[in-house]
Amino acid sequence: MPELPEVETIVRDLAPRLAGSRLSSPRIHKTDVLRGISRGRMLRLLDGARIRCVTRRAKHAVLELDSGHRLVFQPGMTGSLLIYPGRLTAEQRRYAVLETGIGGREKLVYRDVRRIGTIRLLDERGWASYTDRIGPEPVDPDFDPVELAARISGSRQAIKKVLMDQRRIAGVGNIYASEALFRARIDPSRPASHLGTPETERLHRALKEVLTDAIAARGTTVRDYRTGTGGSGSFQSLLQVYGRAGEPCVRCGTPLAETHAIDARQTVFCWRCQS
DNA sequence: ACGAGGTCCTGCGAGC
DNA sequence: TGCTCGCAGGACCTCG
Repeated sequence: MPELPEVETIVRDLAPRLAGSRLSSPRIHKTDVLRGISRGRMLRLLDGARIRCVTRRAKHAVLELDSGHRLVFQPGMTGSLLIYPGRLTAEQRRYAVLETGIGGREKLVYRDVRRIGTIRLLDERGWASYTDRIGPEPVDPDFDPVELAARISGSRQAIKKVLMDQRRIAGVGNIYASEALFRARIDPSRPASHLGTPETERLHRALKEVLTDAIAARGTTVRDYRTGTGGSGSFQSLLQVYGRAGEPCVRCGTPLAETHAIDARQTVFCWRCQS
């Protein structure tokens, strides 16, 4: 499920191959992923547009176009962005949501099985207001413990839910929130405002480390996530709690616990180490 | 202002 | 074996 490290991997894979390409004959097969724009208008604005560069913001892959527009993909649970060498096979076309020529015979395809993901096309102003509503990037060098404290201290919500709130911090989802809290030895259900300075500092370090490690591993493939080259990530073998309910804690051996009480999402944690 | 809960969407695994 | 049901989840919405 693409969170920050997965989208970062996709963008790093695609950026050198897409920069400078011109979009041709775009097609949109499913419209329910579009936000704030009709299929017809999006197709008109994409056809012939040139990609200036490809970047990441939070969990979004952003194609910046010469026109000043940005084509913004949010892969959600099951979305992927892939380049295919020529005509799509039936299997490649299955679940394709958007496809476009990018020069030569190559096709760029956004594929999404469950279509929880979204696609936007924003002009400069639209992008400015969109990105302003998203919190700071946790892998940015400027993101320090003071910044983290400022972003989370105002909420009495469970710290795990707060970490996943994109308005507060960008790019963190269920997997990396769970992993960071385990590394920092913090109970995921603790109210965010109750964290003291030492805990906030541990969480800050854990968050940076887990995201950096996951980027180095090219992300976590549990099921649908694919890198920009169609491969799998490898961080799933390094997960310490996510998806490991009932297995022994790597630190103390206690069977890992599972709850759905936070945000109705599965949360796995060690009740002994994280308290 | 904040928090809780429902909704979208489809594939898959559990259970009968 | 073949069916139904519920779950997975991020973001957004409504309601209290």
